[in-house]
Amino acid sequence: MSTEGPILHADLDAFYASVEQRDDPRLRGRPVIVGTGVVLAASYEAKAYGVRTAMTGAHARGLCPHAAVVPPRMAAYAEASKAVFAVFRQTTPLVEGLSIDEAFLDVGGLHRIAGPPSRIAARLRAEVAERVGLPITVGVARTKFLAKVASGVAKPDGLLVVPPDGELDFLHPLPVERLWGVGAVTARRLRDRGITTVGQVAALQEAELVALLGRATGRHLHALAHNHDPRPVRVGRRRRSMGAQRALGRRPRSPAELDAVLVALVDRLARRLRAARRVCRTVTLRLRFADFSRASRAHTLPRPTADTETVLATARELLAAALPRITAEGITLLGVALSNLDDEGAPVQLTLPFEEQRAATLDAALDGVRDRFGSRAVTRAVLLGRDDGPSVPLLPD
DNA sequence: TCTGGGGTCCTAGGACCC
DNA sequence: TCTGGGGTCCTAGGACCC
Repeated sequence: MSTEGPILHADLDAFYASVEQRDDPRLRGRPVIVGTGVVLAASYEAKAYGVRTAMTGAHARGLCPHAAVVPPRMAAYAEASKAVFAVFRQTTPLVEGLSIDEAFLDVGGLHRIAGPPSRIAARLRAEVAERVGLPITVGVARTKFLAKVASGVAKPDGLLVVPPDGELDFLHPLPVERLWGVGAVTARRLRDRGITTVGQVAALQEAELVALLGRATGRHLHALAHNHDPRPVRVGRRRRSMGAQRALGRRPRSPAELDAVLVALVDRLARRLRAARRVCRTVTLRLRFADFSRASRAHTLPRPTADTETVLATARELLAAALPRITAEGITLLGVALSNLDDEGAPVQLTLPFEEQRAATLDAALDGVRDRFGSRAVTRAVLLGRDDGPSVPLLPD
């Protein structure tokens, strides 16, 4: 099947808030804020008052005092997401999910069966509305990047097709913030140089952008501004990490309190890991201090695990090592992330009994010596090892 | 009004290997 | 006598996304 596009980017509008409005008719047409402490989602009626995701609840209520504030219902959102993705996969098997509420669909090769991409997109929107009862915006273009930009421009409850012969006319007048991967830092750096539109970015040399923004971002932006985005839709991407964290406020925390938080986080995470039938090798402790600066401390285990006690012991060691800094700087957030994930049943690396492993490692070490210094050196090295013990450790602890 | 919780990818330096 | 260079893994930090 083709991966040449066209590509649809389908993005549910104000997802959590729309689910709440769907399930409670009294909320329809009204400003709705999901989340009490902090805004997880705001309906478009609330956004009109300046309410934004990630604002504190207090700030949001100040902007929009008559908004309905509802606690999140994650199970309902997960179910709605599942139903929407079923519609996606009925449209085409080439679906790349980006998050709970958006995905790329490669509809290349469907033209003869399903009509032009604009019709496929219109039907997708109608089916999501009919079957799941939620508004969704779809951007259509030759590439993933352009489709994503198009849906952003078309929101809410919209459909926008970027024709192949009108790509740069569409792209160049847009503000740089519309580009995928341009956040606050990059936008400010560009604006400081008087660059506000994609067209102005396109006028710069790649080397200039790299000098201004770093290699990855500079190259990325140069490619996007010139509309070079060869990335295919990737089906079946696996999760690469799994994390849990908890904000702690500003008051001081005793080591015992922190340990209790850590235990709860690890317990929850390890359960999730096992439920997903995955194992991890790296445990990362995430810290945020009173000044909201951040730090992380990681340890990689020799063997993969999904065992709560193993993860907890590792996390505890990392926390203990970080306690001096926590005491000095104060802590406002504690988190744990598990990465280096693999499938539970994945073939485990051959684990030999210690002596065999030692022998195998010794062999490898000696092969290396031979490579570097010739076979005569090996004899001398081994004899040295026998007489005095190895002068450098041949095995990790 | 002090700032959630869940992710992805990139970079850079050091260790280690060949 | 003195010196090389590429590749991978790990850790820490940072930007970005929803």
